[in-house]
Amino acid sequence: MAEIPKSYEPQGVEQQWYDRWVEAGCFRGKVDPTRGAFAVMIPPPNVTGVLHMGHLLNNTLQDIMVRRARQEGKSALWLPGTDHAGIATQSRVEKELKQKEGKTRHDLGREKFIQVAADWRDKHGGIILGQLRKLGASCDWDRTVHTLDAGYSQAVLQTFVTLYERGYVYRGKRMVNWCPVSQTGLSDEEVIMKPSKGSLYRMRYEVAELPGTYLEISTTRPETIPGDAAVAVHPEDERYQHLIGKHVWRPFPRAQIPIVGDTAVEKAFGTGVLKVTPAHDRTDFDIGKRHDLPVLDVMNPDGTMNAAAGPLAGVERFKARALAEKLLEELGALVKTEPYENNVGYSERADVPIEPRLSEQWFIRYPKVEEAKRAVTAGIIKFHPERWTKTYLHWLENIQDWCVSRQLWWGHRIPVWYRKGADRNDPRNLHVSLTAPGDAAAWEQDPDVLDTWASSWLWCLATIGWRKPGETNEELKHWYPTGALATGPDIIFLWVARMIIAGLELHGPEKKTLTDDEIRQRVPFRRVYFNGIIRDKLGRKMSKSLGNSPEPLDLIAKFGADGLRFGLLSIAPKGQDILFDEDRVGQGRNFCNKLWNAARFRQMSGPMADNSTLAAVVVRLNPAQLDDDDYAILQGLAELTDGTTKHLDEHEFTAYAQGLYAFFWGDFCDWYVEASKVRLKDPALVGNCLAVQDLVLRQFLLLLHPVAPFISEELWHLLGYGPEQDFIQNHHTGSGGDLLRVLREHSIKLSAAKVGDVALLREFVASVRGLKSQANQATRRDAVITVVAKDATAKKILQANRDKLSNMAGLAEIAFADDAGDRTGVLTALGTVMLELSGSVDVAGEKVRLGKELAKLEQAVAAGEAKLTNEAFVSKAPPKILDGARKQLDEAKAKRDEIARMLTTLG
RNA sequence: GGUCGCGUAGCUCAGUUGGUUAGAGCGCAGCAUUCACAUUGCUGAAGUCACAGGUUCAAGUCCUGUCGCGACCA
Repeated sequence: MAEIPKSYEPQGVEQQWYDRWVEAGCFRGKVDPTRGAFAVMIPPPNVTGVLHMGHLLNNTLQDIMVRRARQEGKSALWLPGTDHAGIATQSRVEKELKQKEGKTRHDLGREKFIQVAADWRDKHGGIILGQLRKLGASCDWDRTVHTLDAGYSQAVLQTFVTLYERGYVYRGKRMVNWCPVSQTGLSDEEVIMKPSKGSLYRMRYEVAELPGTYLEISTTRPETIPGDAAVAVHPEDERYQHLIGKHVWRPFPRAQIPIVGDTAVEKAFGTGVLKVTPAHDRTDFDIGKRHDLPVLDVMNPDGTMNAAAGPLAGVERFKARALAEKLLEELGALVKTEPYENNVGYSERADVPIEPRLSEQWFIRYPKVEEAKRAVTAGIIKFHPERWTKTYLHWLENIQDWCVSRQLWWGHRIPVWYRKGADRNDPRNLHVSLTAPGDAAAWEQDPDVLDTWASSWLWCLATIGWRKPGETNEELKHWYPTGALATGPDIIFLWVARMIIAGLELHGPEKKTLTDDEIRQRVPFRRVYFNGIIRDKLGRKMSKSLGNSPEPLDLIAKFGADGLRFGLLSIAPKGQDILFDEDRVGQGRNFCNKLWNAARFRQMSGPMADNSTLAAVVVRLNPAQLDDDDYAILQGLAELTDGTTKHLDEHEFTAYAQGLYAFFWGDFCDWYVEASKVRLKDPALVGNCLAVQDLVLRQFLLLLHPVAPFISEELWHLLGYGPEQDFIQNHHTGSGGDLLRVLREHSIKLSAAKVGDVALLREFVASVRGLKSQANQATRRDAVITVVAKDATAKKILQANRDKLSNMAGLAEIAFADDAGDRTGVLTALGTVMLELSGSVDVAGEKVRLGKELAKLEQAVAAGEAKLTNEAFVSKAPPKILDGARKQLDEAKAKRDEIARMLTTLG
């Protein structure tokens, strides 16, 4: 057996075990129908991405779930992978191309550019997967999937074709969110609304039919004036009703445009008159359709104004706004400009305001929306925390068709060909298929690619071999639906909801509607855990530009992977955002070190004995030698075992970590191990005592393993719980009941009473220590106390544990007396304790302390008396509470009297 | 504007069907280093549970309202 070093050094341990696990195939998911299946699909990180703080937490949670499943004997799979991140990757590659060669993608041409991008991905992509290994992620790396892999791509394109055939995919000229930087359309979900400070311009347009009469109009976007096709008022607005049907003069380019009446106009907003720009605003587009207005596009795809913009032509959109203001002023059409704050949509990737823009795009009308709601409302899929179901349902209730075309080259090219020179609105001129039409020369393929989410929404299906509806394979049968999904609530619409819809529509044969049973078979996962967003100490989101994010790999180096994992868990309140504080994460590292040293102490306390199985350890226990502490710690161990199961089952990860921490540090190290030091010096008792320690450590390592895989594996072997070629993941934790049963079979019966006695002893020791500390005797080992025991039982407990108490409190002697006389001391549940002083008492200080305590007790007595003289309470409260209250009052009275006596003694 | 969440010790948070004197970690103060661990141990101080009403024998916990903060949706 190797000797354990003084402090835990994670680096070597982690690397060594990770390599051995991989080598032994510990993470390999094996289809085994005889065992329960549990699969987790990693939320695929962006292939260009690197590990950030959010990944640490999210992947730690997944690892915990998967490692726990392995320990439970399940056939577990954690499948890793990346997505191709269309916009992010393409813009990155384009940028590099520009910098290095001064070229654009158009200089290279589509094919060459895609090759360059793929090379770039192969060289620089997927760094994050390597980084996850450092965290201890137990992914089945052999199964790593990328959304542009051949098989996966086939599934993506097949889905498009299938949904087209089923009538859910259509092409249309619609208003989309246009990003002028990326020069592509975006889905609504990729647009972030931000409050922005701008101006509200109030203008006046002259009514053509009534010279000298003006209409005042408010707008935030005067640069779109050239695109105005009308002005609109509410048809019931008495101020303007009479003008409907007349015209106003548009200032530039000067032209007459009609005044229309439309209920979409908000009477209360601004002047109640709206300028209608059908080509550049969604509402306006709809108004335009209703009134048959022309669509005047005045902007180029790159955000500059086009020739139709008249005097603004060629000017960038925001400069055009300023220019428009100036023109209005010159024309005398500007009434006033006032500061105004409104919500403006920004492109998620490029972080510039998006431009509503009319263009030809492919859309998906979501199938199985009702079933998607049902899946969650009926509890077939459970959200943790549950409150996110509301957000999810709200989105589904207001669901909008999904624009899936992206004007990019990097991604899955839309599998649609158009007959050259033919009318594209006629379906006969479309070829929607995985393969090009036979007479290829007569056709041209749609140049666009699909939204990246239109590939990752198949993640739970296509990663394990799904290729088309109705077809299945062994792995799908075994692992689908997956056990759980862990992700952030920020992608509940982008990803979670869409995955659910994809599963419902695509896993299995075509069906118009689904029963609950069918829903159960088709959903991609059974549980979704939404982890909080990690923010900095001040509550700000972590971002590159703020530079407020620590480097995850540095943190792993500093605290060890286990320490970091444990620390993260203990600060991550469920579903709430997390304020990251390095000092607090340090707790995790400290905890690992504590565990390490407890194991080291065990090793130093006596020779190791047979630890090879639970039964072997239990056999070493001597029931006749077990004392109250042994009973209490074993009872606590059984409770911890059940608590751990409960917390993990309910995704209460913080409670899980805190439970481990409190038991191991508080109950085991601070009390049990300390208290057992007396017995460890007794050759007759040491064997039994070490067997208890071995039992506790063994079970504890099993419980800890999911969150701290490295140190638990290392100690498992160092303490001889398993042979070298075996791994801790192969061992069941069992339940608390299992543990108690094994002990019972060895004639050991635990009881709650013994645990209660230990609690009294602990309080007693703490009180004596406090007494000594107050008298500046904290470090003395030869203190003498006199105890006036509360009753015979209390005296018996104290006498039975004399040696232990002396050792724990640093006492040379415990004397008993029947009466405190005129001396002062401290009250405990077992009696009054007095310290024999060599020095003098700080009378003033004591008076203050006792005075405070007396006040508190008097309050408690008053409250208790009030309660018990209250007829309603006495007649209505349950007996248990009533008894408790009486007992409490008696105790408070006794304490009060004792404290009062001591105070009198002090004079 | 709508929805959801949060407000408990200096800080970050627990507090699970309402029930005995509200807890933890960090921080702070004091003491301790031939003792497995200073990544440690012991002790201590510190709370009108945001505010106001209500229900109840009993409210940090349930209800209503107010204020403050945050997120999402419009």
